[in-house]
Amino acid sequence: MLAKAYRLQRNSEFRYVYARGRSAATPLLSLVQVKSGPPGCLRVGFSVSKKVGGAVVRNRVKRRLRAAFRELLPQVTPGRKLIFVARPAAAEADYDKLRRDMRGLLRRAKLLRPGPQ
RNA sequence: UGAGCGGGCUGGAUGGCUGCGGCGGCGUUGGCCGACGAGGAAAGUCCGAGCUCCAUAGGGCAGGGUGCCGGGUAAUCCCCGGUGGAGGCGACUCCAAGGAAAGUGCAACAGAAAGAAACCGCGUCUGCAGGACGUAAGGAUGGAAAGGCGAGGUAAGAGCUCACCAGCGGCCUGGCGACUUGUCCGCUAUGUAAACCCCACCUGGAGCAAGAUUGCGGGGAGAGCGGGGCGGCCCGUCCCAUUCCCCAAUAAUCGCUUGAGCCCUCUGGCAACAGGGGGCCUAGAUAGAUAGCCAUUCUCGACAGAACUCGGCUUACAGGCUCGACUCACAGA
RNA sequence: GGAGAGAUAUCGAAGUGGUCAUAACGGGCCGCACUGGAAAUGCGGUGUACCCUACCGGGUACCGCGGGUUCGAAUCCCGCUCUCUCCG
Repeated sequence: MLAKAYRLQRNSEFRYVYARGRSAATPLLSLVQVKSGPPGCLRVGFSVSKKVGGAVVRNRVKRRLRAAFRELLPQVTPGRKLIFVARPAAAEADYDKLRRDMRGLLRRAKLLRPGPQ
């Protein structure tokens, strides 16, 4: 999991990112991101709608996404607010697939700095 | 041995590293340690309550709900025990099961006629291509045709009379009661109340996004015999008048978890349940906590995630365990 | 989390106990007419599944799904499924 400091906390923050952000997508996920806040600050949120599945499925997807992001966190450029939106196919995907897609999206957004794997 | 019936329980396990949530303790900016951390349905939101605000929630009407009887409960449309009906060889299961003799409506098509019926037929009279009267035994229609069947009776017929049977009402017997027994008396009334309705009982409205407190901001009305609240109407009643009303996806804190609670046991009761004694504290988030990786193991894991809290109902569910002085069939003693 | 509304043909919809869905009415689509060609207009047709039939054609079922009440249900009652709206 992620510490609270790294999470988007308010509905208003989510709305800000959706309004101002730029998006990219894979079949499993889409990423909306915007440059915001002080340089060292990094905030991320996860959105899983009812189209993905029931409460149990949505909780599982969200937990996997948070775990994957925690693994990638040291490599991510700070100074951004990010939202990962799960698409319906994410319900069937395992942890490795979700992490691979997340890494790909971050690289396309040029937010992944080279570092130790 | 096989096939069933009715309950009850369970819903992968163990360990390591890295993490999450609130709580407690220690530190006192950042941390460290500790125990705890989703369900039997957490679901649907179908009932009933607590709680909060609207008046300390009051009367009438309307509207809504319930509907065999008795009991249980904080309460219920729930539960238990009985009555009646339906199904099953049986254990047992299922049933919105008051009133159609208070009144009204509806019953398409067909049929003469759908409730106090005359089309054909049958009989009598008239004296005739027909008409009048009587008649519900027969035909035909329909889901349903005026209780069934036999005998007497008659012009022909008819509960008109009688026997048996069926139903309804009364009386008697038993039962707190639903209801029931009867060799008694009277009657023959169509169906529909998940049509209006009648009867009995219950029912004010909204919902934790309720609501309370604190703080920031915006807009409007203003000397009004009126305005506002009690979201159907009337009554009744309360509040306001130098303040009142409205808007805001503005924020924080509270509401927020100890409760008709759970476990064991005794007593009363057929039971639901009640009472006494002892023990226990068991999520409380607010973009919303259980995850990631690894190892071992088994029968390879169903439906599924708390959001104010309880009691029920309904629906979903892989498999496993268990109880019964439960049933049937076959075989043996 | 809470409160409410709806589901009828390809689409929008009417029908609220019979005869009666001729699935009305409107849009769309197809064909014909008009035109040099089109638009507009007019006329006709147009649901799905199963069954019968050599052909023409005909029958039955389907009003989101499953039960119930009733002689009879798209309509009344109960239980599900899905969709949409509102409440800070």
